[in-house]
Amino acid sequence: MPVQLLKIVNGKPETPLPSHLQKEDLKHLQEGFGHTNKYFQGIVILYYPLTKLSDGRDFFKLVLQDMNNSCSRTDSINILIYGKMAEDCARVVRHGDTFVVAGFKLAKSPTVGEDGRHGCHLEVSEEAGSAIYSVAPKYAYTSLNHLKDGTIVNLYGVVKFFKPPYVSKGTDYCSVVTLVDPSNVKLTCTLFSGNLDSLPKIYKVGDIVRFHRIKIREYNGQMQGITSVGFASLTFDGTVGAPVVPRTSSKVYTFMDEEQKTVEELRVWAASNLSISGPAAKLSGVQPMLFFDLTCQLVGKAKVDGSSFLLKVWDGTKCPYPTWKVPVEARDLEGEKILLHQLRNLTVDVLVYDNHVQLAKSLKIGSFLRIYSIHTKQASAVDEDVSHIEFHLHGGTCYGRGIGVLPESNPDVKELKAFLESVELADSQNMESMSSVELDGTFNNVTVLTDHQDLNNTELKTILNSMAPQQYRIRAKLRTYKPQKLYQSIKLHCSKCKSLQEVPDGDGFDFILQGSAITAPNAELQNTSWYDSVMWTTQDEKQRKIVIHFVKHDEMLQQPEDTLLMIEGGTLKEVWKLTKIFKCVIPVRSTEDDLELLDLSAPFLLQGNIKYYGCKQCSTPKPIKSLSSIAAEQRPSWEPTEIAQVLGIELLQYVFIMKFTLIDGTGALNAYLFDYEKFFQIPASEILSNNFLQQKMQMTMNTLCPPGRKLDDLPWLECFIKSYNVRDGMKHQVYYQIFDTTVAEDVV
DNA sequence: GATTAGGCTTCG
Repeated sequence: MPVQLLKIVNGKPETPLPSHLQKEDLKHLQEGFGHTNKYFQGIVILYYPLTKLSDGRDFFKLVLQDMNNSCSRTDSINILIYGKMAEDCARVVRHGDTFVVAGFKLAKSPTVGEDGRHGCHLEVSEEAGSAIYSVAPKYAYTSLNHLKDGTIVNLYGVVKFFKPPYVSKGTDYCSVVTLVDPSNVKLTCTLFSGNLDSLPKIYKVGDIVRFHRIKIREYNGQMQGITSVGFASLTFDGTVGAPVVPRTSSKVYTFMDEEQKTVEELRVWAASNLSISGPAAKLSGVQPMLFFDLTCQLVGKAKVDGSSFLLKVWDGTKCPYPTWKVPVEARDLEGEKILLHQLRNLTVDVLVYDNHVQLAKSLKIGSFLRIYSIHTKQASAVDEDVSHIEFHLHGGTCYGRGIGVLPESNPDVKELKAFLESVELADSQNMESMSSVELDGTFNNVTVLTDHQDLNNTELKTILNSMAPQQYRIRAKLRTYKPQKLYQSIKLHCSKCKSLQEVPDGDGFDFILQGSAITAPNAELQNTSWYDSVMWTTQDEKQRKIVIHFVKHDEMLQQPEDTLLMIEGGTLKEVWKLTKIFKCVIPVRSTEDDLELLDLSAPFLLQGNIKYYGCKQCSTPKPIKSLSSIAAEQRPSWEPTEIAQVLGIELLQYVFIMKFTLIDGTGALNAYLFDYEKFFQIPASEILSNNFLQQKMQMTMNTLCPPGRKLDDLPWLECFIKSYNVRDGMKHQVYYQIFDTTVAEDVV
């Protein structure tokens, strides 16, 4: 009989022990007494590794302590377990468990002189008709709003976010899991384990987990969960009505009606309180420039180079765009050659990078995967007329980017398997032509709406042969555009000196912040008539001093969402976090007389996701106290333009700069797009920090210039262009610019 | 029981 699990409710086992058994105290365990119908119950205080005896039988020794009077060593007794029972016991035993031992043989302990324990030991084995019960402890679960720093707790939660286990920079796998529960409090847990199996098997947002023995710590002002010794987890599908079957690596766990009820309640709560995304994207539904989770089967894999690795996968559907094929040496490609060939029109190449390579290498051909936050990117090779779609799993683990292996028992895998089996391989050969027919039917009559409907269309040939400047309405096709990487189209423009510059990256800002943190805050510049200041020192070895100055209005602090604050000594992350809470953040440093702005390579102001920059050439920064004039206004709106003005900053504007190559059969010309917001109806300032808007912009471009389309099949579009002269010394050239044009709503 | 990471997309 294997080790059985008993649950004690109100001091009595829920499933009773056999009725003939009676509890025996330690002091009554003596040679010469009959113990046939007696059991002994104690707490596991020590156990030894499972060993084999000379006769080949397994042997396991553990020490139980009498719970009633547990202070001296003589209150503990050695339990010797033989045969299969030894193995069973070794597998489930944990320090602190309560064990019940029945049907034992009592014998004189030969080690009493060394260990000072009870004079006898108990011998048990299956053959002797013994039984061992592990008494399930009564677990208490803490709701997420009652977590306290430094405690070790048990809890339930619904997965709101997760990173599938990945190889950490240390020795373990790491998985980050954010939970919520009906208290509406979030808890982000960082889970480590050297054993992939002992991390929770979470497959999607909405899954429900039960964590045992998770340590709670405070980190950055928030509670954080972290694995502690004995951490164990159960994971459940979060779908209401689905069978309540725990996914776990634990050999033994408590799971009874009470727990089942908790899971079902959490499912119901999550169904109406948590947004769980709809059905997962299929290859047939991909759009360029999207991040999505792909559930698929691995058909082939190959090494590419040190930092990237190729996975060939399919999900039975056909991607509507031409997809890229990553060139690899045939001998490096692992997988069934025949299948790879048969599925060549249905598989897509996914290139995984950096930290994902190690995991990707270990994947087994044929296994079912969920690739999280895979990126579809539109690109065109130099020698290609039409662009194609690339699938990337970029480095890093942001947004849960990673690879998870799904078991065959997973409902999504079952569904996928059934679908894959139904795909007639022969059909896929015909599908190529089919999808292009479908495409042609769907969007061929794209137009771009223009403001001046009174103008007639002019042929491009006529425009090219005319003097500048003039304005035209044209009907043309977008042959190609630059930059193809749309994020590169965003620049900063100074309306005063007309200069254009690249948007600085975060690293530069970080560097400037680090540099400014060296300047010690000047105590005299704290707590003035128009702002309140708070200063503290970080706990780490750097002992960094951070000061936040909250600007007041009418001598009162405002609501966070209306508040402008200035920060000294903050890191990039801290600044970023503050922008989530407060309306405006201005990084500053102390001088002798006033606070001052940092180098203008850094944003002088952050509002929400937007970083505002000043022109280095045209700005003459004024002392920070100039801001007090805005603070004194009736209702300070904290407009970036106004803040820039009082601080003597020439505000740089975010613009889209693109080059459109237009054709209409009579000629071709390049027209520039210089636009703040009108063309795409997306503010250029927001595009870099808003992935949704980036996708929207990419989709607009895909409609205007569909990837993978031949010249004849490109849609017509109408827009306004104006010609203008540019003279550079002796050189004279005519340029064209798109103006007063907005992409029609129904196009986007 | 030290470390890992400590969610908030790459840009190949």
